[in-house]
Amino acid sequence: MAVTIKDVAKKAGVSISTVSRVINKSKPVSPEIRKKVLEVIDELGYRPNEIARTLVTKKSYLIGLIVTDISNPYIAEMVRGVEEIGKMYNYDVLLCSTYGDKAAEMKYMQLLNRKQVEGIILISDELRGEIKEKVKEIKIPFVYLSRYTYEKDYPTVTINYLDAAYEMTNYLISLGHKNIAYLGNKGEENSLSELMLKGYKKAIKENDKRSEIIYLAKGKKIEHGYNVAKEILDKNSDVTAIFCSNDELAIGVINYFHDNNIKVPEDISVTGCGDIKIASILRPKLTTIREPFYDIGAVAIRRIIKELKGEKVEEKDIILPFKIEKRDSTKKLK
Amino acid sequence: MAVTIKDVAKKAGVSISTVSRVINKSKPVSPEIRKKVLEVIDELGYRPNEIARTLVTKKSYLIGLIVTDISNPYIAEMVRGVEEIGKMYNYDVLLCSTYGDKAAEMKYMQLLNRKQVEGIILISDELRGEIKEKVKEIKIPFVYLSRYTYEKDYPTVTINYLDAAYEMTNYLISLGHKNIAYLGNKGEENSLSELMLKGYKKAIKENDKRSEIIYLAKGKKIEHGYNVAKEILDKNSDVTAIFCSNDELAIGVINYFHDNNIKVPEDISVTGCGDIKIASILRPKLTTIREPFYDIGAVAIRRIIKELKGEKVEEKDIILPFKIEKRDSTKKLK
DNA sequence: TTGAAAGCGTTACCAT
DNA sequence: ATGGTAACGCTTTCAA
Repeated sequence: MAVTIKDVAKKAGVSISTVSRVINKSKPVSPEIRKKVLEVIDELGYRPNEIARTLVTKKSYLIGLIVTDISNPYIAEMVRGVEEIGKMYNYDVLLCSTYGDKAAEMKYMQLLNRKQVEGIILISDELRGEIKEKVKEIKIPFVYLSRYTYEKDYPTVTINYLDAAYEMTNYLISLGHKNIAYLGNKGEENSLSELMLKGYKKAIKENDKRSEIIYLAKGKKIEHGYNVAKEILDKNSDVTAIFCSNDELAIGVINYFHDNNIKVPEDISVTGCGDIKIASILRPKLTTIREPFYDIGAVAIRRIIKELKGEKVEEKDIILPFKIEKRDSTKKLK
Repeated sequence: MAVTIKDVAKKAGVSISTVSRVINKSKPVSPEIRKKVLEVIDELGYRPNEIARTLVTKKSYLIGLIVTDISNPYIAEMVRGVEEIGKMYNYDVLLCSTYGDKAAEMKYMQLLNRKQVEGIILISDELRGEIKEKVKEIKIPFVYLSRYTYEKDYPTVTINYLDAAYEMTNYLISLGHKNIAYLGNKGEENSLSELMLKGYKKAIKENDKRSEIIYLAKGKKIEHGYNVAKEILDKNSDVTAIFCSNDELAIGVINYFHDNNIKVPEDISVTGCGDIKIASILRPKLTTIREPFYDIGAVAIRRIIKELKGEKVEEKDIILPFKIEKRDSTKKLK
């Protein structure tokens, strides 16, 4: 059995109240007694039981973090943001990964609630109605984070994807590309890919020498980009640049080209969105839109902690800046 | 204020003991009362407070997981293993990342202990004496996981790196390579790179037409591989294959070659160790030793849970199988 | 400045 | 089968 506050109190010859006061500095304690208690604590190796503390104070210093998959690099970066900033405020992270299992998402919402977490951050591709209701029901601070869906009814942290796509398309135009294809995802509702499409269209429209070329991949992963690349090439042999709605798609496209002796960027330029870690590891280094994943996580938990402290909290959506990273997968056309 | 067991008891007109019995199925309750209680629970939306439960049962169903960096792909995979298997046994994961801060490691050991976690898994590059002592002091199940250091005094899960290196070297030999270089890390104590070096040497020695060529990188990351690649080439222009002690090093080497117009595998073969996710995404796809990171995490937590249940637990070290993944960064010599 | 005691939300033991 | 109550380890209020 571990050492408790009682053991300390007894050995120090004081009441447990006094011991509590010295460890919490909650009320004045005379120097001698304080010293004595500290000595005993040290001697016994006493460590307060946080569970017992939480029970009375209602503060668990725990933030629930539900994610789809921690091995997804952009999620890992967000998690890092959450964790590092959380730790600065003494908050710890209870991690739950769903790996795409919708039922698990709900299960973890309840579980985290029972574990008395003080706030929940959900990183997933979609914010379902069921979850929204649960959020209302348990009424603890909540932030939703997604790279694929926008959500205006619940607090989130994001970048302006429309502007980003617009800028990226313009960058490609400035490079002299005429036939620029956009590769997005089959549009679910509220998909960010749709939003980016708008930005792309806007840029294309402002430039009457160009016309829209749109492709949709069947998913968001490398393999989906790989699979759709052939089609793009077959149908539009005069495409000189492809703007993909995320890095994974772009990497898939580039890999397909590599495997078929098409050189990037010599033969064709490819860009992505995200700037996940490998984007700058791959050769050619990927030109892409930098999404500040770490900051997104950091700001999300910051918002929760603010709310917990009763501080005034930002309007629902927090928009962070992005940046066009110009690297080696794009080339100026003569 | 949330609904408590008392509220349920009162509304159902029974004692809290009875309510406790129905939610825990710990003792028989008459069907009618049971039904009534269930109804009230549903009506009130009652959810047991796990903190209170933990306080009395001493079971937090929490496993502490201390890692260096979650955005490190191999760690992310281990974490996934830990989490998924943990969840199967109702255990949740409390995540703490140190990002290389040694002091943080110790801080989290204590923190997790105070938070009443039932076991701790530490994934880091080194198991320091200070931590070892703490492990003894808090006496809860503990497993140490590392990809760089071997540790025989504390339970760990690993592969046989010596055998793996031996096999990989032999594979290179079978491909007809004569001058095979080994690229490892500056050997700290108990480094796995040293162990792999032994495997490499063993294979080379068994083959008298070959001699050892050994290089040491200044670190374990891509950049370190990149930086040392030039040196390898300058000093040994007749090297036709490089066996790197981890994938990151191999990727750095390949990137350096790419940037300097040396073709892999046409001009030189490169292999790694780990089989981190990007190893098969990169072009050329990396020939490497597959370390079962997911399984390592899974087995680690399984061991802890076994120990918690008082089941007989494996001898300290658990050795998992590896596999040589033959891909495109190696080529047969004529 | 200190101590006694109530209370946090449960489980589990002891009665009945 | 059910209820009453001590106990888990702590914080906090109330008295002294």
